[in-house]
This record gives sequence, structure tokens and C-alpha cells, in this order.
Amino acid sequence: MPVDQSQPTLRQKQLLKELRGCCDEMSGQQLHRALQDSPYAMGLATVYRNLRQLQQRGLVRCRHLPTGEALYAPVERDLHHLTCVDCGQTLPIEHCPLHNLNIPKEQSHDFQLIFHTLEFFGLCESCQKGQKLP
Amino acid sequence: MPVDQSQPTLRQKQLLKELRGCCDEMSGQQLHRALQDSPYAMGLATVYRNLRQLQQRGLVRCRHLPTGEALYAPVERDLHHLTCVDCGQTLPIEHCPLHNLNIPKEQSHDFQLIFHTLEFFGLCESCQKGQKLP
DNA sequence: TTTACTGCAAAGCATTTGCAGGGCG
DNA sequence: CGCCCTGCAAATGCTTTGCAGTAAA
Repeated sequence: MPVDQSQPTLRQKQLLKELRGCCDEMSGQQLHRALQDSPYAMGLATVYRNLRQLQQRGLVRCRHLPTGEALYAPVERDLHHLTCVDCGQTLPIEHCPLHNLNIPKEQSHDFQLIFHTLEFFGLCESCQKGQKLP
Repeated sequence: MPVDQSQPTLRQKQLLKELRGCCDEMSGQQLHRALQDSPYAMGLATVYRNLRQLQQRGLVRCRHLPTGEALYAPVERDLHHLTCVDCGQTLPIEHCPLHNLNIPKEQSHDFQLIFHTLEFFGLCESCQKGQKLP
């Protein structure tokens, strides 16, 4: 049986709506804060529990900043990024060079693919100049 | 000026050697433990401090598990992975479909590229069957 | 002596977990 | 009643930072 296709719960729909309303991606903490003042406020634990389920349902994607912080976005938004290994700033790359990329079947290990992340790392312009750690 | 080209320090060389000796990738904690019994033992903080510098020198690459744990490998080893969003197991993918991938200049934001990560996420076979969270 | 690097221990912080309470069939 | 989901607070675990000592230049 594939990804869980049943209806997302109410809370999950609210999270998804918030993510879709945002132009890029949000962390668990941000989502928690963003909903705090709305009628849809929910505890931090609940945010994380549901984000995990949204991922497993194939509705949300996730990547990690160099800090280890996780950022979430709707799966259909295929964003990729450019991150500075020095200062940590991260910029979106539009027009992913790998639209609809797949893995050769021999290597799929029978996984059911949900999404992929493609991230580039390097030094941003100012860190190339500064060249000294912050 | 590009990536810091000066000689890596002694400690950095030791870390690099350890990484090169390993067949896949290692976390900061693993590196710390691995060196513990050798004549090259060093504190955990030192491990992390030098791993960051190795990254900035363009010698080491890094990716994050869904748990947020960071895994390091030599840059020249272009590994990519397949990770289960349910149980978290992660398998290496050989023969990266994107060898020597680059970003179109217009999108490079003048970054000096060091490495990229390409990670696939999905459900592994057993999690597809179980379908219930652990 | 000035600078760079280290160890240790103490934070820091995002995330997870335990557990009791509430909603709903 | 039993199940699922939630909030809260405590615990986890990786990583970073502060600081004083030490080695190098």
C-alpha cells in the first residue's frame, strides 16, 4: 500500500494551508508562532507530530539548514537552495534543473519516492572576501 | 579570493583521514569516538570546530538526517541517499545522476560552489506495509 | 607577548517523549 | 468504555559557546 491516502486531519490541513500561504518554507517553530494568534493555535509538539505525518502522507517536504533546523514546504513547491557554508545565508534557486527527477529502478530499493532535495553549498560573495570566520 | 587554500591544520588532516578511511560518512560524535582511542584523540568541540573549517576549505561535505544529525564525508566522494520518512533508514545511491552538476550562472548569486547534496525521500518497503508509525 | 587553538563544562535550541486530560464513537 | 489526539512540561541529544590554559610564532 502506498503513501497514506486518507484525509489529513483538521490540524494537518491548517498547517498545510499556512505553508501554502507562505512564499517559501517555514520551520516548526515559525509555524507554531504563526498560528499562535489565529483560532488554529496548537502546541509545539502537535505541530511537529503533524508535520511528520504530513511528510509521510506525501504532502510536505522538508530540508535542513546547516544549523540543523528543519524547514518545511508543500511538496508541490519544488524549491532548491544555495547555502553559504560560512555565514549560513540561504537563497532559493528557481527553475530546478532536475524537474521530475527520478532514481533508476535498480537503485530504488523499492522505496516509494515522495520528494527529493537538491541543495548547493558554497561561499557567498561577502564571505569570499571576508575569508575570516565570524 | 576563493576557498581558503592554505594547508589544513594537523587536527583537520586527522579528521579528513578518518573520513577518507570510512566507506560512507560519519557524524561528529562518531568521529569523536573513533579518534578517542587513537593518539589523535580530541575534544568534541574541537571536532565540530574543525569540521566546520574543513567544509569552508571545500574539503568536506555535509548532509543532515531527518533527525537533524549532521553527517560528514570527503567532498570528492559524491554520495547521495534515499531516506525513509517513516523509519528514518537511509541508503546510499551510487552513480549519482547528476555528476558535476552546476547552477546556471544567472542563479549563482556569485557564490563559489563547493558541493551539492541530492537526497531522495520516500517510504521504505517495510514502512509501506506496516503503515503505522513505530 | 601576541595569536591561534584546545579541552572542559556549561549553555542553547530544536525536537521528541511521557503522561494525563478531553473529545468522540 | 476505548481510541485518538492534544497540551504541557520534562527530557534528549547534537552542537555551540565561554573561558582559561597551552602551544606556537
